Amino acid sequence: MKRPDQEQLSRRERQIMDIIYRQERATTTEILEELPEAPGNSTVRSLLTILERKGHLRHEKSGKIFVYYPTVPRDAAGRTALQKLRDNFFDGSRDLMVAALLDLPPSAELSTELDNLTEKIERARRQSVPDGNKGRDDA
Amino acid sequence: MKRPDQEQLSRRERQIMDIIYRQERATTTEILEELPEAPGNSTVRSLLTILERKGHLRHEKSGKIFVYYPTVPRDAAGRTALQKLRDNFFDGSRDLMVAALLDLPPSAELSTELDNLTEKIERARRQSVPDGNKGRDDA
DNA sequence: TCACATATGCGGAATTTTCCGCATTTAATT
DNA sequence: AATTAAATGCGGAAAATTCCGCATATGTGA
Repeated sequence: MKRPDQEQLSRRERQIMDIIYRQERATTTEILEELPEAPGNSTVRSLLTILERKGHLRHEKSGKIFVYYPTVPRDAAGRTALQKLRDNFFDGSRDLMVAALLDLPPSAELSTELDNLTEKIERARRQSVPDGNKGRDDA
Repeated sequence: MKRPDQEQLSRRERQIMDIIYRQERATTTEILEELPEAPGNSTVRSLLTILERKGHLRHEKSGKIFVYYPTVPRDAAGRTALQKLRDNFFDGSRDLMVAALLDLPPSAELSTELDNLTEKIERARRQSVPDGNKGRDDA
């Protein structure tokens, strides 16, 4: 089993992986349409083949066309990306990162969402203070 | 004014930018030490010069050595990266993203952090419940 | 079934990235 | 001031990426 190394992706490869993760799965044509400064059709297929050989993608046939999907599932990849972002831009602090996240324009989100979030935090709080003896506790 | 286009970075360029954002500023030697499969010293300097020409970096002299720093400040770059991650892996939902974030191993974080977080959410809630209208209020 | 339209496989060329050696400059040290 | 150690500037070669055209395969509809 190969372990796809995100760090090694070339520019085009990365652009393609981004598209595929955004859509979960995609065909050559779909990718072609999403690619910035789109190259020719053959070019995209070349890249896809390369990505498959390197172990980043797989494909299955749907009729006579190929549908590509990532070998590393979306949530796992997202987790990894999250950690990297945290380490690079937020000094490894979840807190700083969440704060920045909440400062982003809310796009089309509802207050319900924030309620769910509060709940989530409740749970996280209980969970991350398991024995209370590690390190120091604040009052 | 050039606007550095993150999407265009080559692999090495990206690796270097990552290091510089992680450290805020860095010298040739520091970068050399952090780079995976480190190349020669001249190579790193070449890349740095290129990044500077492309408008991603600037440098200033400290003694006789150059110290490089990003033209786009860390928080702005972090914000952009955050959005991209959100769109690619979390269907554009802040909620999903924060949830995933809170599921990450807590490393060395304290409950204080979660308290601050709760506060932050309070504020976010007030701000992002614009009844039925656009969520945009500017000063 | 046969022709047609569309998708894939292949091989190699153009471009970009990646890399380094050597000459020159700089600043501290003796 | 001369010496020296270490940093920068430059030019170009090696390697990887990026790209595409043409040939072949595949599924569809008449």
